[in-house]
Amino acid sequence: MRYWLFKSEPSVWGWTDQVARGDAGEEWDGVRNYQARNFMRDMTVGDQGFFYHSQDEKAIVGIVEVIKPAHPDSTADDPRWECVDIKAVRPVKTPVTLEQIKNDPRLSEMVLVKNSRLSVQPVSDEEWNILCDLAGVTP
DNA sequence: GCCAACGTTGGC
DNA sequence: GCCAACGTTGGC
Repeated sequence: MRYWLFKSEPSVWGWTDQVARGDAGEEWDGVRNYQARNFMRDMTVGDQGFFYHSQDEKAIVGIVEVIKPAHPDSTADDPRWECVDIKAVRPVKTPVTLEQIKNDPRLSEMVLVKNSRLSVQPVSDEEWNILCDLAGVTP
């Protein structure tokens, strides 16, 4: 099982939207970046990820699970774009802010810090555990 | 609202 | 295959 981080602008698709879909989940569509797409191709059902709000909030707000492997993005005209489906698992107890992450030397290698523009990214087991701890949830 | 960083496109 | 131009993203 691997861990990931999904970034979204809350004004477009936020945690509350994700929760509203319940166990049916939703396509993580709209990704038009090869790196992000390739990470989604690497995902398997049952993988977990953080749900991150960009823009004003800049914080990890929830935990999601991959419920469908990569398939063509229904919103793309071009079949090369694929996406997975994810569902909300639970909210975090305490959102972990980008500032916190940047200030934590243990998290300095995170893609979120190194390549802030990548919208789907891997999270190492170690980082997952640290972040779960900061978020007040059990991994 | 600005700008830096990055990815993509297209001309050569 | 290189690189300049351009568009987009996201943090500040």
